[in-house]
Amino acid sequence: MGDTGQSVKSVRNGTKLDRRQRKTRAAIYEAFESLMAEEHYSQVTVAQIIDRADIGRSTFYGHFETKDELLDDICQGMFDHIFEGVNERCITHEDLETADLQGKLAHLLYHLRDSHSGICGKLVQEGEPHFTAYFEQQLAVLFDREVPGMPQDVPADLVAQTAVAAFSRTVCWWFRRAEDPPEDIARWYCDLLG
Amino acid sequence: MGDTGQSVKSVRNGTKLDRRQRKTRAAIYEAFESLMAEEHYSQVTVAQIIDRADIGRSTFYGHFETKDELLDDICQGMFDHIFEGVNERCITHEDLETADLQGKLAHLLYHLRDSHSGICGKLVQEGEPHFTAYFEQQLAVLFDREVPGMPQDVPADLVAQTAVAAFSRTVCWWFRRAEDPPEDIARWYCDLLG
DNA sequence: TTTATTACCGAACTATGTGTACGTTATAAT
DNA sequence: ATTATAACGTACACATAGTTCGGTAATAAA
Repeated sequence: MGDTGQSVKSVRNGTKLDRRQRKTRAAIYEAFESLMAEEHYSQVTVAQIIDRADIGRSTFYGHFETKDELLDDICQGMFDHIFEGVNERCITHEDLETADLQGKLAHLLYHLRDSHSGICGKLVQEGEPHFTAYFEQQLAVLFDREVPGMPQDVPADLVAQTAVAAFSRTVCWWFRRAEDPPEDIARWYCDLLG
Repeated sequence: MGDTGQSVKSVRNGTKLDRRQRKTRAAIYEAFESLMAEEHYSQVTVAQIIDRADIGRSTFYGHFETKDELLDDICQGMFDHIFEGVNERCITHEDLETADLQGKLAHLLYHLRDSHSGICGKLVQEGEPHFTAYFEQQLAVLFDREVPGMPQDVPADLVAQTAVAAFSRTVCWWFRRAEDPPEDIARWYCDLLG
């Protein structure tokens, strides 16, 4: 809370970062991701991050107020990138109109598997709240456009919620085996929807 | 870990509890549930429980090693009771054979809503791991017997997982509105399955 | 190259929460 | 009444989070 006059501003203002800041942030990201490869998010401590990134304690807190904020930041960057890709692909394939949901999901699955050293796998299995929130929020947008073809007298948002939850769980199931090609997963999921 | 010689044994051995122990446990349960009505599980501290239950610190740790173990204990008792009821009902309605899943789920929903001051609502919305684990494990058993009628070339356990996740999310959605009668929820969910 | 800025360092400090140790007191079982 | 043991409560050891602040050094701008 107490601003000591050295907190890093211009983080998400268009301003370009000082080279030192970029290096620090990179070190933090890398340390965090390497730690996530070893243990659960909830077990990773700020002390570990600082230690592995080899930065001073106050430096970390100058960049992020909490560990959760760091995750938020990473998730935001990651999902911006991932869903941007999905949406681009969506536009180029405009011709196919319907039933392309499957293709988009497959594309999405590739990104989820390969982004940031695969930390998504850990996070989705832990059911980590920040990650889940971002993930499902983005999914909801995607599903809203695509409208999986099964509306009845059931409330629309319930349909959306369950579709998202089912996909989220499908991804979780997939990461535990981690062998099946994304296309299979996407197809199975779409079959599952009805 | 260190046994100081005063930890309460006979917790889940058939042995009957000392009256003092029963009073202590009751106080802990009540304090915990009342705290859960006010904030999230993750924010409830042992200190708060002790304070509200008006017991000594070491007394709490004599009964439970951690806060999580307390929740485990409560979940176990709760689900034993809830699913016992559901299964009883299952037996008496043996005649209906199929399609009675909906009835059972409605029954289950009544219990979830009314048990233990409705702490299930909080826990399912938080996605609290211990609770979720118990809940979905029990659901999996229920769904395994009932086999929601939609197996294709999709792996069976994926079908089960998504069905459970979708139900779990449906319950979560329900608790946020908390007005619809359980029967509606059960019907919608079954419609959603295909 | 000089200068003003500012990020980084790092140790000490506050704050909160967990879990243990142990001597004393109250209560239940016999 | 005697005995066993649960509860009390203070004090302690420890882990982690987050802050403060003076000194140092890298950086960008002139």
